[in-house]
Amino acid sequence: MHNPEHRVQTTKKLLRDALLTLLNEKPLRSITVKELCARAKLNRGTFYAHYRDVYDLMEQIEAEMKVAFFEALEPMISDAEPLPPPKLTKKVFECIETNADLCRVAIGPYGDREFTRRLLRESRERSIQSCLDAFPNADRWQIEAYFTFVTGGCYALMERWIRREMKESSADLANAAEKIMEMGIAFLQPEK
Amino acid sequence: MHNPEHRVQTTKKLLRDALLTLLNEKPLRSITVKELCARAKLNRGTFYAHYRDVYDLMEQIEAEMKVAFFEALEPMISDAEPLPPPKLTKKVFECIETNADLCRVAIGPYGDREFTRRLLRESRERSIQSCLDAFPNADRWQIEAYFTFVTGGCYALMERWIRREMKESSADLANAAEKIMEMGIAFLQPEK
DNA sequence: AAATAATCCGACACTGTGTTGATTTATCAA
DNA sequence: TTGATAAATCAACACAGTGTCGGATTATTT
Repeated sequence: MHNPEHRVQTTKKLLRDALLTLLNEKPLRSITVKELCARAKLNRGTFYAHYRDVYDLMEQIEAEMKVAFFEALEPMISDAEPLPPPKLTKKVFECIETNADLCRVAIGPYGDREFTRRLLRESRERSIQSCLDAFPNADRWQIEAYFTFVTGGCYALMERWIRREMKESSADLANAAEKIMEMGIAFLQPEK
Repeated sequence: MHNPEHRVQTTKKLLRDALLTLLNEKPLRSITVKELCARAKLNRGTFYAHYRDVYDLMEQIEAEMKVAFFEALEPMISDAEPLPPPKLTKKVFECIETNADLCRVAIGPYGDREFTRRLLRESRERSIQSCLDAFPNADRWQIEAYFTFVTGGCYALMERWIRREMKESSADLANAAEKIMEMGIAFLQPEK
């Protein structure tokens, strides 16, 4: 029943865990392979049998998280009919809410910058496209500027939300984001 | 008239420039002191006379940039009339324009993610504070949400601008940012 | 021209790297 | 249980870069 692969998975997990605990004590740049193996109680040569260096190990950890995240997000964006932006905002914030732990890592200090950037880019381009379809005569530069601004704003809102332990509901956040997108500074006027 | 300090400033500048050019080729973590000094045509011992390691040098570069950044902003923030925040954006985008090389590195693939994040955070908190001072009765949550969104949006706009070789003037960008902040989606209506 | 201080230079011990070959240990299948 | 297979161990290696000397050289100021 057991597979020889099981053994290497065990040592990989040891290395992963050792790295994650070390990351609570010092930045990645000052973690050595030697130290990591001492913590994991593994031979240094064993490390090199699986990874090139500590950054390689870190990248693989991130890659695993990425897969899990996209798996969670996939059912939302692969719907037959593209969601209108307001709906999409709600869905995205809901998705963040249900995958809170993953997002916390992705956004954290050692998260992959390219990962969040790609997500952002995809939502931005999608919004730009649907807006261009709806208003073919509009100024392209303006549209691009607007959605660049707006998706960046949503991201910032989302990051703050996650950082602050998600006290509010995802609907609250989506609501605020939509209103700001729609009316700008007037969002702050009480008589809404 | 000349003072001995002039000499050390020259070598520091050589090291700064060498690091910035190297950052266009590889991430900070794989830049060695040896390589850096070869690029700067300086003796390795000279480097250690001024910095602890490459990260120390990078931190000092970032610190200088931060000082310059907020120096440019300070007169606007400390003005009697802190609002509307859009006034700030002109100064910010001008500051980016004059420090284009630094910004390009900071935002590029090998830039320090935490650096831009810290800058962003500080501008956000300052804006929130000055707005709270101006309108003590306003809803704190709404203000925080609005400025989080808006600073994130400006950052996204700025990043796109830099990525696209800064074809537009800083005034154009600041204008667009201001309008979006002020009126939201109405920014897209042609009859302005 | 003399004094001062920054830079250069060679050398040093040291730490971690990445790889090797031989050995031991764990896992699985017969 | 035993034998085959693959993974982990271990010691050893050359090698890169580090950080720090003391002393020579160079540039700047007075």
